[in-house]
Amino acid sequence: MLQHSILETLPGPLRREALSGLQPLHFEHGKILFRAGDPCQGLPLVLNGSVKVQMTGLSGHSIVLYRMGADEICTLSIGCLMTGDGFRAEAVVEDDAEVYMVPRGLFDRLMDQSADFRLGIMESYGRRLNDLMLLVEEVAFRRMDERLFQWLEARVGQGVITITHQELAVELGTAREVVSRLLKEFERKGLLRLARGKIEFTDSFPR
Amino acid sequence: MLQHSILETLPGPLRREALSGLQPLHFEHGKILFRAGDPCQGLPLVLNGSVKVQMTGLSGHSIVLYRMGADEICTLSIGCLMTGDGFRAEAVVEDDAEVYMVPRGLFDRLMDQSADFRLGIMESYGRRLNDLMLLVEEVAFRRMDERLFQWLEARVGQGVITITHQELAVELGTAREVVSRLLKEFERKGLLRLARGKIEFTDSFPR
DNA sequence: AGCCCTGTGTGACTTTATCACTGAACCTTC
DNA sequence: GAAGGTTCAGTGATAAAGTCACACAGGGCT
Repeated sequence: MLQHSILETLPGPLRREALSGLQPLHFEHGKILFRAGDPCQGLPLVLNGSVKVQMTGLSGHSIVLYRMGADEICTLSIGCLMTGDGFRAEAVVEDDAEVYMVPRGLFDRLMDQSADFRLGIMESYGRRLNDLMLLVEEVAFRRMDERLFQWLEARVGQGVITITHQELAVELGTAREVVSRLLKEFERKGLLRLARGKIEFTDSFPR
Repeated sequence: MLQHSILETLPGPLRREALSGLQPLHFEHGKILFRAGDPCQGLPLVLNGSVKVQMTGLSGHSIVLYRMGADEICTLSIGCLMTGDGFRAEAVVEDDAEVYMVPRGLFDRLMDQSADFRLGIMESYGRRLNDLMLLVEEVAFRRMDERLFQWLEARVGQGVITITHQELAVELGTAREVVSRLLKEFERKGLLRLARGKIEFTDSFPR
């Protein structure tokens, strides 16, 4: 059954009320949950799949800020929900996802009625803030070759990755050419094999 | 009288209860409110003055993440307060500040009892998240000379700024040498005059 | 004066970003 | 399956930013 742990903690009657007002929305790969400037429809609770949140700067460059997986909350939406301001970022579905959209009224009621719900929201906020702080540090001070290597390392289990250099540049917040050159370097060292839109790890890639 | 707008919204009895449990703490310039790794004592409500929050990366470099002024809330503390994890960042007082420290119990009670308090907390969280998102964009994509120029521009009213190049480098998340060279460049263009620990704007600095 | 500490200036070099362009891989459409 | 268009990838040249190493200046102290 579709569930989200922040709803599990609700006392029976409140949970029934919440669930009766929610139906899971299905989003396919590539679908945009929201764009920069969009007003906020409600608080998304991600049930499964994967959604990445990225923003585009004045310069026209984009960078991935963080991703949300199963059982996570799109905390970024709360601010917009409260103030009515539009989003600064956009959310793109990576792996097909199912999402509950908690409307403002229900959100307020849950915040009012359940200490556990509040705790869940606060924890989620804390994690997000932490993610962003670490990202700032990484972008400001870490070398690009290390960051790219780590990104690859985290996905070495998949054997072959399907991604373009441009998309990878957005992941890291750099330019496509930089990614191309670094990947070529890794290929020369025998760590991976490159093909159009694909990266294949060799056996000599450390794991 | 010392006050913070998030407490103003509380209904009379709750406000009296809150204020009776709080006394303003005075922090002087240079005092550290908390360090990386410290456990969280409570939620700081900044009544006046100015506090900067900065973090130090693995590389040993530091960067200022954001600042808090009068009537702001150190939202970063909430995550630590909830999870019991230590801070990732440190908070340094710039202008002498007075601060209420809201302990965990009182915070929980206010969250439980007041929708306005919750709203204030959520808005503060939203602002912080926005600040950090903009910072990521800035660090990732903006040129250092522009960023330094903007930083100076925001302080042109002061006439003379007392700051070392090293401190300015931490503001922008770059290296001291980069700041030195860029400032020298500005000086050559006649925008400012440099002295040990000081930057003086000339009349040709645009304002 | 002599010494020390902190802050600044700068050359040499590496890494990253930007610009401009080439060619390869894939997708249509006929 | 050849022709033409589109998306991806590779690469040289150059500029910006970060790193390393070191010289020297300003100001405080003995």
